[in-house]
Amino acid sequence: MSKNIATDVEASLRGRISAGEWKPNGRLPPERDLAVEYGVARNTVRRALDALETDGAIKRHVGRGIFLNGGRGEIAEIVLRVTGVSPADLMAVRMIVEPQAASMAATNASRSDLDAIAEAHGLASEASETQLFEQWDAEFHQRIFAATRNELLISLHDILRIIRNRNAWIELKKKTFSENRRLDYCVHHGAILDALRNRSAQGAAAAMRDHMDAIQMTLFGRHQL
Amino acid sequence: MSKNIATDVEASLRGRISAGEWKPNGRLPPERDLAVEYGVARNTVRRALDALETDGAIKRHVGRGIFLNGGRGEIAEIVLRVTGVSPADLMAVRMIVEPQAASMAATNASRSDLDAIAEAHGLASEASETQLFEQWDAEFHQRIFAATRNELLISLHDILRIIRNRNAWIELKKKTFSENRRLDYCVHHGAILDALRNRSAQGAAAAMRDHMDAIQMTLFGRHQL
DNA sequence: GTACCTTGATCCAATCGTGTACCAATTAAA
DNA sequence: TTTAATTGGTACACGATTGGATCAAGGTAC
Repeated sequence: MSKNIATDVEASLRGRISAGEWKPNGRLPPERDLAVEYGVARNTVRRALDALETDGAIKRHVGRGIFLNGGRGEIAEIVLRVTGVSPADLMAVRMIVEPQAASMAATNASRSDLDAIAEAHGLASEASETQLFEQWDAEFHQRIFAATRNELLISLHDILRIIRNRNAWIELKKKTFSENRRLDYCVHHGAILDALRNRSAQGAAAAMRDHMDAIQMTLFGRHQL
Repeated sequence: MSKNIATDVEASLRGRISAGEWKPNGRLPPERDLAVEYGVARNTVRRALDALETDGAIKRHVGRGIFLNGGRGEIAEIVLRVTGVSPADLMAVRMIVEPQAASMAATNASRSDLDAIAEAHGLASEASETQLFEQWDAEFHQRIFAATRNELLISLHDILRIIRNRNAWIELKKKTFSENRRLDYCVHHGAILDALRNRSAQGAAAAMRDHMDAIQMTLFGRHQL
C-alpha cells in the first residue's frame, strides 16, 4: 500500500469500525494485541490510534482500554460517508451553495478579492492545455468563496473541491468536455465577474446559477434530477 | 527532446501528474528511484523536481518523500478546523443551506420521512424541559435534511450540528431563549411541516427562511450581518 | 577556451518503524 | 485490603529510508 504503515493501520481500523466489528461504546483490543495482529510495532499502532482519537472516533483510558465513541455523527463517520457521495449529490449541493456564495461575495469582496478572481478568470481563458484550464477554473470558484469572508463557507467549498478531485468521475467530465464547452465556461465566468464588480448580489447569483446549470448539463445531459 | 535533460524529466513528470498517475496528496517515488527509472543522475531529477516545487505542484519533505499538492487538505482536518468558526459564519451558512434543503425535502421526502419529521415536531412542541426541546428541535432539522435523500447535504448538516453542539456560544442562545421564542419556533416548525406535506418546495423554503430569520434575530438581534 | 549541463560521489538532516524499558491508572484476584 | 496483572502513556536508542547540499570530473555547444 502506501509508504506509511501507520496510515495503513489507521485506514484498516476505520474500515473495521465502520463495518461494525465493534459495537458503539464497545471496547477495542489492547494496543499490544493490535500490534501483534497487524504484525507491527506497538508504537506504530499508537500513531494510528492517535489519528482516530483526534477524529473523535475512539477514546482511550489508561488501564481500561480503547473504546468506540458511541456518539452519533462523529467526524470520522462523516468523512467516510462524504468521500463516497455520488456526482449527482455533489452537483445538487453545488447548485445550492455556489450561487449564494457568489451573492455573498458580491457584497463582501474587497478590491483585491475581485482582482484575484479576475486573475483566475484571465489565466483560465488563456490556458493552452485542458489541465491548466481546469486548475484555474477551480481557482476561480475557490477565490469567489474566499471573497465571501465566511470561514465556514470556504471550508465547505474545500470539502466539495476535494470530493470533486478525488472521485473518478472527473473522467466523465473529461469525456464530455469540448473546446466549445470551455469557451462557454469562460463566458459564464466573465458574466459572474462583471456582476461581482457591479456589486450586484442577485446578478452574481443568477450568473452563477446559469453556470451551474451548464455544468450539470455537460455532466448529466439534464437540468434537474 | 531538448538539449536539457532536466527540462525533459520535468515535462515528463508534469505529464504523468496531469495524467493522474498519482492521486492528489499522493506520494511520488523517491528521487533515487526516479533517477534510476529515467536513467539519469539524482541531481538531474532534483533540478526537475525543483521546478515542480516552485510551481507548487509538489511538496518535498526530508525523510518522508515527495507529495502531490492536490487537495486543500484532508477532509478530517477541515472538519476539525471548522469546529471553531464564529456563530455569525455558521448562521450565514444555515441561512443558505436550510431553506434549500427544505425545498428539496418537499419534493423528495417519502411518506415515512414526513412522519418522522412530524414526530420530531410533535415531541418538540410537547417537551417540558428546555434541554428536551432543543434535542427534538435539532432532530426536526436533522430529519428534514435526511428527507432530501442527498448524502452530501446530510453530511454537511451533520457538520453544522457538530459545530453548534461543540461551541460554547450555545450559552448565548440559552440566555436569549424565552418561553415566548420557543412557542414561535414551534409555530415555524408547523408551517414548514405543512409546506412539506403540501409538496410545496417554494413554501417550505420560505417557511424555513422565516424560521432562520427568527433564529438569527434571537441570537444577534438583527437580520443581516 | 569558456560556459553550462550532467554525472557520480559524499555527507548531513529529518522522518519512520522497531524494540525496549519504565511509569501510571485501572481492574481483578488473593 | 493488599497484591498482581492488565493496559495505555512516555521516552529513548537503533537502523533504514529519504530529501538537502556540496564538490569534483567529464561532456557538449558556442
